[in-house]
Amino acid sequence: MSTRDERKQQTRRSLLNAALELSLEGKGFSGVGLREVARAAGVVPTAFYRHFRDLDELGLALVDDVCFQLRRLMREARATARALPDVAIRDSVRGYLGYVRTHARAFEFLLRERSGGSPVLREAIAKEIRYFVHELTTDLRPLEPFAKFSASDLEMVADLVVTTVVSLSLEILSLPPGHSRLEEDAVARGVKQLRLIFLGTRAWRTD
Amino acid sequence: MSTRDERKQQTRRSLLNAALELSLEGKGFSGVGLREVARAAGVVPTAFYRHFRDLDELGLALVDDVCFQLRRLMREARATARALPDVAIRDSVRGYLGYVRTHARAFEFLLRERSGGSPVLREAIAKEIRYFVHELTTDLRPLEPFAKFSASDLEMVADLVVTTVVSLSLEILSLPPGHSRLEEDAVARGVKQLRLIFLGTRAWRTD
DNA sequence: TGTACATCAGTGAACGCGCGTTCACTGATGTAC
DNA sequence: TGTACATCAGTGAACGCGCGTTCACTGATGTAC
Repeated sequence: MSTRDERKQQTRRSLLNAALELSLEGKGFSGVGLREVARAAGVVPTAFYRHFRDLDELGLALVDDVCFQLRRLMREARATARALPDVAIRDSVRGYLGYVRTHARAFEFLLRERSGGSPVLREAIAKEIRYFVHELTTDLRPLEPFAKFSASDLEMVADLVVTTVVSLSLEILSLPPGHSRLEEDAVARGVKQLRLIFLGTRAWRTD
Repeated sequence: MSTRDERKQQTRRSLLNAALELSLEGKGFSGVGLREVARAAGVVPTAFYRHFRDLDELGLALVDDVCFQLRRLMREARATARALPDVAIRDSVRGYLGYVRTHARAFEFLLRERSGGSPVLREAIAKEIRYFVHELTTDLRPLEPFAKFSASDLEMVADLVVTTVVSLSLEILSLPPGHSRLEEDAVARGVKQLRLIFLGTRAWRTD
């Protein structure tokens, strides 16, 4: 790649980062302005148009970026799960939440914009979550109690698990960092909830 | 109440309704402007200040209003539940969702602003949800499998139930009205999820 | 390798617009006598 | 009951500000010969 292209990509990244940062510290993504983003990226407002048609286009790029990272995490997590199939729920949850903490800004963005102001972003994020539910479906299928589950019952379980994990993630991210006691409590509760769900699946009679 | 006071209350209501409407059709509550609200309420911008110091104060009043209605629903629901303790999960969920549909705008507002732009509203709504979880705790306590539950395990269950119901409500509200097939599917899934949870509680061994 | 021209990321001035807030006001309603 | 004054919800003009977008531009990098 030529020098000029490299620099262009750097500016693009600055714009994306600035928009992410501003949408988290302020009123959400729909509250950030084009001039504001350009200013934070160290560039004149009109330079914005060399990269994105408007803020919605930048927002979609941001969702793509963040979800791309997230999908990679999921793939890795599944690989280790295949290698060590007996990892307990608690360890999986802790591993996942570690990732959430180290990519806190990305997750916070996704979870807040999920029901945020821009319908375009909302739909894009809803689609990603549906994708994760589907992935989880194929992960759960080979496990013990799910062989006898109908497809829709399996999806019902996957949806419940994702909802529970999303809710836990939101709570973890809303806690001020350093309050490890509160965080421990929330994690313990989430782990219990997942255990309860799996207890339920063992007693489930699919119709 | 005097004529003047009555008229003032009418204008106040117009401002609240206008803000609710605009925040739903646009970019969320933090995307609505003072002039916009005044215009939609049929009043000059400066008249706004006769009722609220700023938009945050109006937002809090809106949350209070909506939650007040919601609490009344809960109280009624509990009364009928005490009268007919054997109402099945399916009927409870249908009853609840009927209420959600008839108060769609209020619920949509609460659920969207729950992770919306204004930290003040977010905190107020989080507090309300915590209150509902607590109420549910005392409702569940006398039921069969929960006598042996520790306080924290019971709260864990109540939290899971509320999370599941909130998630179902969000999905129902995001469906275009009239798509009763999609809605039936979502309701059926939610009912199954709650059944699964209660199956889990019967197998639960509290520590 | 050196030169002449093309590309194009980023610049800076300018525009019209809606915003939140201030201020002095109006005139219907309320109150005291 | 009638009059004189007080209250105060809503008015309308004015302000300074940051916004998104347009336009012609600059000058470093890329390309063709």
